[in-house]
Amino acid sequence: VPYHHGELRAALLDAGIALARTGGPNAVVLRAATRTAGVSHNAAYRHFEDRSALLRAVCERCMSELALLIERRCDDVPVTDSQVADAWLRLEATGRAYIEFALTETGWFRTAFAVPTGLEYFASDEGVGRSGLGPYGLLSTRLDELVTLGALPSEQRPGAEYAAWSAVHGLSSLLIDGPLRDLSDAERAVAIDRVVTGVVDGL
Amino acid sequence: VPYHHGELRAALLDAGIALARTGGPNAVVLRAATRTAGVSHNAAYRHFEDRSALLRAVCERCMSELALLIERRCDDVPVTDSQVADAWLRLEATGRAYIEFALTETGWFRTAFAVPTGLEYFASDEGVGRSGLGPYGLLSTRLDELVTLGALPSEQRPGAEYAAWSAVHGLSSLLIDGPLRDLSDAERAVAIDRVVTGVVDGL
DNA sequence: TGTACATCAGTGAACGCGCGTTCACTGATGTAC
DNA sequence: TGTACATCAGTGAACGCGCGTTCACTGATGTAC
Repeated sequence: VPYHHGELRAALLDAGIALARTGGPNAVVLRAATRTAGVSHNAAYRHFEDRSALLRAVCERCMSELALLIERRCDDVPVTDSQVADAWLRLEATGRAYIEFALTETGWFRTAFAVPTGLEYFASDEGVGRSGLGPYGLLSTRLDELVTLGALPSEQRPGAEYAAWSAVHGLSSLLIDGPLRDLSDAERAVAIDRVVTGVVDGL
Repeated sequence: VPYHHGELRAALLDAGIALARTGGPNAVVLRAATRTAGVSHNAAYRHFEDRSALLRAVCERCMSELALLIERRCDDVPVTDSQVADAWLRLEATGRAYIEFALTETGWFRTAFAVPTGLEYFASDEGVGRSGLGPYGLLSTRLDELVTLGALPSEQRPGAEYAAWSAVHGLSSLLIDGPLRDLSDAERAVAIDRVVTGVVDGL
């Protein structure tokens, strides 16, 4: 065991991400991260100013994971000869991926939204996926695409992100933390379908 | 100062509600509640089994406050000779009241959703307003109304609560805790309009 | 090639926080006879 | 009308928790000469 760890910052970050995955933002505990890194607890202060600095870094990675899943699910949408239909399907896939992430990576989802940050942060974070876009940027891309194809009237475009984002984010919250947490699988599927189609019909 | 307080349970509840109003669920601290009630800290255990029991009671009241605001805003919608138009306006008022509550009574809003409870709880809680319905019950009432009037096709009815509720809940979350917290007043108004009209168009 | 020294990255002990909760207790109240 | 006693509602001291953070420190590394 060498005295100098060498990759301690990365190790602490990974530990923090693992903690967040299981227990959400509150589980990102400085001392726990140093424990799993096999290092004394205040060695962390060489690499992060604060516990909150560690949490912020973890939060960024959680947001990146969300963006990655969205990208992957959009890529899975098969390309047909109808560009318009494809664009709608990609929008739908974006929303479904968002909800899927909340349901399957609940800890990460909660952590991603635990840190006070403005909108610019969600629009893009460098190095995420191929596009370098965050979840918000990916959604905007989908909507722009629809406008470009003439599928979405441009007077409908302003604020369209708000409507789409609110719907999937709200459903996610209600399903994981809120009053809808006890829904059966079937009921949950109905709810998801209803919300996603509601978004599309609302545009 | 009498030895027996007499109304201690009510006093602790009121104190808890005041704490929640300012600081959300985490601010509902047993010792703080007893302090403002002017009583030793463990006197609370005569009236609540736990801190969580107190929090649960506070949560119920927060939910009632939300229901009350919704009812009030619906009552404010003027009655015209078009029953259908009125019903749509009441639905819209319901959604706007929900968001208004989140923005103006943020602490209460957060507290209302802080305690794990199932759906049945939101549907009705006895003694709230005239109708005795919770927020979810009020929303259902509005949607049933539209179906009865023939304004909403009954095949659209199942799961319609999910779509409407998710949208306003999601926007509320994003505005108070999330990435939309820094929106200007004008942008916020646009977002609210867009979400509310999106819900209506989606039905 | 050596040596002196600044610098960086880790260690270990300690503090304070504020709370929730428990224990053994005392003061007030109501009721049976 | 008094008295004995159960019961209820409060008190006060104490514990443990686990953490974030700070302090003074030591071991390793790199660089100037």
